[in-house]
Amino acid sequence: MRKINPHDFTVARRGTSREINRQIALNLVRTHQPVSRADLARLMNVRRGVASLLVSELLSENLIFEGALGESVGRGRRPTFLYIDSRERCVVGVDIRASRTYILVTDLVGRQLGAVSSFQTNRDVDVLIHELARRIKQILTDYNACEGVGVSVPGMVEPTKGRVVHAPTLAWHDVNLRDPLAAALGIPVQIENSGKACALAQLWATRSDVVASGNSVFVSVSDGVGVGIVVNGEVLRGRHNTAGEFGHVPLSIDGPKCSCGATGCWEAYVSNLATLSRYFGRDLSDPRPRDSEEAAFSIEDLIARARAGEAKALAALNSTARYLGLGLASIVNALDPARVYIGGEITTAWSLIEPIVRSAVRERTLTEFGGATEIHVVPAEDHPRLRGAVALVAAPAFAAPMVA
Amino acid sequence: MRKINPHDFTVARRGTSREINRQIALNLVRTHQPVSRADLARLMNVRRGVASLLVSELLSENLIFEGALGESVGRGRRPTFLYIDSRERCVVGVDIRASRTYILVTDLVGRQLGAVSSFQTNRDVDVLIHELARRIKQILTDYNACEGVGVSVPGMVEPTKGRVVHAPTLAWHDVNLRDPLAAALGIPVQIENSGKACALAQLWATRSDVVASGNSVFVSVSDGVGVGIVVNGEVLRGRHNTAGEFGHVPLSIDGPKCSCGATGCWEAYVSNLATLSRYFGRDLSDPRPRDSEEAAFSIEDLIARARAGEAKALAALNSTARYLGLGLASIVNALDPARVYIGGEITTAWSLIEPIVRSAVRERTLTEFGGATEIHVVPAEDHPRLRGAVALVAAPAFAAPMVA
DNA sequence: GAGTATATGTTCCGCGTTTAGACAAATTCG
DNA sequence: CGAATTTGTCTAAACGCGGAACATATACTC
Repeated sequence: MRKINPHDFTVARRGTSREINRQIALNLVRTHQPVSRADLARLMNVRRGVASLLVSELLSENLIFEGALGESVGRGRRPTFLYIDSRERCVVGVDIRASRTYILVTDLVGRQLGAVSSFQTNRDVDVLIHELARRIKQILTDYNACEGVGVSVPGMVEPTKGRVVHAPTLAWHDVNLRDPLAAALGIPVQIENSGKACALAQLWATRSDVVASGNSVFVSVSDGVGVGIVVNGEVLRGRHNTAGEFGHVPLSIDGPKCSCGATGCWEAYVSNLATLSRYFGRDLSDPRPRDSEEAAFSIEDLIARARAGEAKALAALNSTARYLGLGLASIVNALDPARVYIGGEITTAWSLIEPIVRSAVRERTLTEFGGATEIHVVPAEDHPRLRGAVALVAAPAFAAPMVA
Repeated sequence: MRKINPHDFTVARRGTSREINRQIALNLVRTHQPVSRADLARLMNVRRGVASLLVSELLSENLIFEGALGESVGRGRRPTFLYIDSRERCVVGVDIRASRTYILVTDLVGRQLGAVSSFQTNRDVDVLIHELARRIKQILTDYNACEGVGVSVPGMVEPTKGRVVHAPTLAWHDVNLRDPLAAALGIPVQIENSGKACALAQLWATRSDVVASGNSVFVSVSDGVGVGIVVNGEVLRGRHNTAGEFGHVPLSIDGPKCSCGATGCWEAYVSNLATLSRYFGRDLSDPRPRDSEEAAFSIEDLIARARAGEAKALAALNSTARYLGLGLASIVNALDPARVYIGGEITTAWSLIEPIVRSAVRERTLTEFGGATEIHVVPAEDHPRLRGAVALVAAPAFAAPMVA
């Protein structure tokens, strides 16, 4: 039961029905390909004539193409199979992180085309944009038309204005990232916060359609904790584009100091830095410089030691697992999502920590159902941030039209 | 950018455009009445002919009616004003609470018709349904056709099945409340969780249209803490109808024991019971029976003493205010709503506690914008739960059609 | 191999809805 | 009283779904 906003609505025009059905047909081709006109008509519960017209419109726009004839099951004319036309067109995804920046090229449905490349992130925006443009141009010489570039940024972003409002790890404040990059490339650019990009990636992943019905949440655990929320098949933005900051919901308001200035944030318990601090027996906010050994020691090293059976590493990891679960319980209680995705380096230790996470979730969730909420691990190889960045460009063509 | 769920979509039919525009027109009449056909055409940016047809359809369904002619501003024919037809039809709202049950009759747009009546809640469901039916029948003798009864229940509800899954304060488990009541009354009945009902009430309140655009959150502080979340003009349900349980998101996982079994829940810091416990210097979970004086002492009494300047009462209240703000900060960080509504007895002390709440919110919110999130107090006289219960019945006629 | 049954894809017409414009009715101003 | 203006209705055109007929293609049967 959705309320119509009487100050911002969309009237149905003569072509609105067609627009809606066209998008539905396009999405059905995407998820059910190979699929025939007759299949579409059955799926949509319309006559074949209507499906035929929708298809011919999509064909004329080169969004889909006719492939080989399918094998007829019984007798009768063989169907002509339809496919999303992802030939000849590509999308570039960029993931800017504090240390390195990653680039990936995919087709229109997000299928990986080349290898992921990366380079060291220069925190000077102008330099970074210049280098990014150079590398993307270089890569695109191997491909035909590029539909656009999507960029995932670790910080607060205003996608409509193309600005990075605040990215602490990069020391960026109110920077226009989109327009200079678009100008340098001559291709449209979209930018988005990395947590929301991850959520987008799962939402638009070709396989998972569970997510489009219920809500889902993506929790990304790395140096910080980023969260993206999907409600009704849409990423939750919030009034100021900051929705999803569950990382700074407290576990204990008297807990360890967090980078945000407050104390006891979830992030201060479960981020990689928090886990490492716990391992070294120091406070997260300890200002003393780490010695070179400590500084070079990464969360991957810690996980390796834990896997090798080192008690101290295992203990640090188990604590993180428990806190991770307690925080996930908050998300489950607050949003009751159909599914929670988890990404970040911690996922490589999932087999070690899963039982602890699960029992911690159950410990603080209100209902049995909540405690049993699906938790899906998204491995680093899936590159959720890059996939999400790609979705920024690739998804709008498949999105539902605005109506009512 | 909303994803179309390829396994659950709504195809546009021949009448879909009309359906959409009809609902838009109806909503415009609701919010802009008195309004003419020509006004509607201008507001909707369609021809007067279309507006005329939409209006005649709404007229034939008795959803709107033609009132007197309006005064023409300049020269030209005088417009015939249109109004929502709320004559002759009423809606009943019921608010079941642990101690008392309240009943309110309104017209179709939620305008109060009679006085609020109430009686003591009997926890035996059958007895309660019987008494409720008797009283509603009695009240309805004064009114014409009743469109339906909406019921707000303090607990977990499955609205589609009409069942109360779990209501701890009433000791109800998996009780069908809707069907027996509907059978006894011969009128359709809708039930909903009280937190979500409060959110609904604000969403559908005739005045506020801010809410329909951004997200909003209703926080109801009484014996427990209930939260209702509105996203995209729709109340967030979640996978198992339990979305919005921010009351059990922790402030400190080692904090006081909460009724839910966990420790340190926000509710255990800010509920009326928590405030009273703090005042009496006991633990919330203290099993010792209170003496009669303590048992009779309510939160209203405490607030009265605080207003009178009693230091102990003021201290208890101030602590609650601070914790209230800290928890609100979590909601702001998690959802970044355009507005937060607060209801419950605590609102009568708002002038005392507002500065403390506000500064606590700012203390833990990530951005300046977040810290400045609008907080609206909803006084008890507005009966948000009853209004929400009414909206359960009255709102569907105005809701946006399902599409795409 | 011819005929029949069946499935696919196209075409045509009916009908509902928006779009555009004309027209009558009502009202004010000169 | 006549011109200008606004409201509300009406008609024809354009567009899209709904339904059915038709051509095409394939497999099975006799």
